[in-house]
Amino acid sequence: MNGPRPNVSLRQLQAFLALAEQRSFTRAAALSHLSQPAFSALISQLEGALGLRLFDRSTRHVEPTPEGIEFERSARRVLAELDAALSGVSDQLARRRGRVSIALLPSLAAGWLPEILHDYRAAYPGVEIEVADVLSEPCVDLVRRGQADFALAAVRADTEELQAEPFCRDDFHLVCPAGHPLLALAEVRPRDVAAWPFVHMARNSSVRQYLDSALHPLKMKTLMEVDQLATVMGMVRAGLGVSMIPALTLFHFAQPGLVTRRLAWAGLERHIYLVRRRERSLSLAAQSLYERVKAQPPATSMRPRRVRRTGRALS
Amino acid sequence: MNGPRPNVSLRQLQAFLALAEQRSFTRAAALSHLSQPAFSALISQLEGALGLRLFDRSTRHVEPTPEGIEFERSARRVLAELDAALSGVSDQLARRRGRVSIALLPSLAAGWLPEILHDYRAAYPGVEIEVADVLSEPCVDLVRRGQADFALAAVRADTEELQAEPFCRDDFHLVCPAGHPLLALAEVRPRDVAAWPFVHMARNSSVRQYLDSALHPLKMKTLMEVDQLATVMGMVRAGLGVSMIPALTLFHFAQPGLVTRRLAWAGLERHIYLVRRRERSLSLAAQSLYERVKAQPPATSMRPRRVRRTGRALS
DNA sequence: CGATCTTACGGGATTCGTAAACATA
DNA sequence: TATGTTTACGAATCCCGTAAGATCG
Repeated sequence: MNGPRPNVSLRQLQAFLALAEQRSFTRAAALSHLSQPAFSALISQLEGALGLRLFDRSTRHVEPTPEGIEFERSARRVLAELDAALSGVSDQLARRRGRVSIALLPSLAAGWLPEILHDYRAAYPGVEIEVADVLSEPCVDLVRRGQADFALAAVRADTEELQAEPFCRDDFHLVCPAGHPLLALAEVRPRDVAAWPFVHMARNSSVRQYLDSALHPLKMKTLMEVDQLATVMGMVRAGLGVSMIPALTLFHFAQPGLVTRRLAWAGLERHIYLVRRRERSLSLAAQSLYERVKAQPPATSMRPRRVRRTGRALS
Repeated sequence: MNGPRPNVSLRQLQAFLALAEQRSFTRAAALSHLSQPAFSALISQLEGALGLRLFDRSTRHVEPTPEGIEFERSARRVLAELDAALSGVSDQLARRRGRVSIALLPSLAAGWLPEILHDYRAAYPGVEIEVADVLSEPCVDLVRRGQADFALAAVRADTEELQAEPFCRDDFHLVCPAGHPLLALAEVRPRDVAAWPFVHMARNSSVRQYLDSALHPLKMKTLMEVDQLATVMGMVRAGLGVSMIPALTLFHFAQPGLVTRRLAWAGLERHIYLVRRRERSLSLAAQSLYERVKAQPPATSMRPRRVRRTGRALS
């Protein structure tokens, strides 16, 4: 029924509102940082575009017409939405708002991530954080499906759509009950461990996969397979067997009656990768966390990580 | 905290949405009736203004960043509000929407206005109509206070802020019970009427004011003063007295047992004016009614106005 | 090599500010 | 007459389209 959408501009709307408030071309032009004739032209253009007189004006008086009064509400809403959009962008730029989703191995999630997130949240309290503490395969899947921004996993998931870069290395430790004969050896070799009942992780765990490939021809005395490292700890502490676990999981085994010992066997080292989608930029919030993660990999030394005592709960 | 409001334009937002939908600069540029480089520049400007990359793009793939996805919602809201504003203007221009408030004498409101409004509403069914059927003084007050767009009143309210132009004239009629001696006279003169008990309207009514000034030196035999013409009718029909009423109110007296007779006395004529505010444009809806009102003043002849029988109720 | 986005650049339209004209209380 | 809006006009700016360059599949 009506013609093509009139070509109004935001500057015209801003000029309109300024005039509606000031009721004076001169004052409104000054507030708009425009010469008065230029300002007058904006109003004129707007009226022309709408096909509607918006102000009754004489040299002495400026006043909105009934349609002008109604249009003022509309214009205000338009500019309010624009402001909301711009401040939304501004919030995201300042990381006052946003969302980041990280997928990572349970060991990293429990032992290393909290301190990272503590600092991150202190810096950007408005950002929503989602943590998926799952095994390597699900980690990579989450990234592939776009449900996690990036992941820390023990597989080199370098495909067409995924990019993986080395993040850290994780050496293995022997864990056995205090007083176990293995601890008496000057050097523990694979064949020494193979002589004792061994508590394994499930085959889909990265710990197990690394162990299997590193010890390949060697036949282990598998006592059982469990899913949780905490269960491994319990079994070993009860004297049922021994196990080998990565350094990053040592916190599970800081228990009375347990002893751990670093194993410097060639090739027995878990590699953890930082995985993200190729050709796909991270959200600003994710970018910030990504950089912090990259800058603070877990300590690889033997001493336990410093634990922040002043920290508050994250959620 | 953040710098000056970024200078984004509506064209940039439209280009952004086109690209977000099409995911191709070439297609989006074509839909926007722009050359591809010009379109590319718009996107580039928008990203520059926001300080934010909105699309991940290679020569083969265009995809919004996380921030781009979020900004799409915002941009859509901005343009939706703009569309609402523009279609609101369009509705008002087409009189599909709007509001008009008319103040006018009760006699005009009952006898003449309905037919006008019937046609008006048939033409512009979306316009809200408000009718204030009050005496002349309140009519003018409503216009002065901006609560009515214009008025039909019996006072020439030509002031600094109000403009009054003649609308119609209204001659007076004698009304008396059938068989009354006055009806036997060949010509009824003022002194003849003054001999009989007279039913007056209240002093603040225009009918009374016109009568008083036209008959000035003459002493009437005032029987009573009432506020409503219907009451005058009842009193006269009951034989309590006679009265004189303007032609526009004759419909009140089309009752069995009553006779009316036109009086052609010099100076006895009610003038009705069309009153509006000076220097203040009417709303489009009001303008349309104003023009119809002006074009169809009440019939001044003696015959009753044609009554539309096919009309439906107005509200 | 073909399709697609970006950069470079000249021409044209838009918009600005100054100055003069116009209108109203 | 003084204040304030509109009109006139030259100059600077912005924006568009064509053409060449760069990049990825």
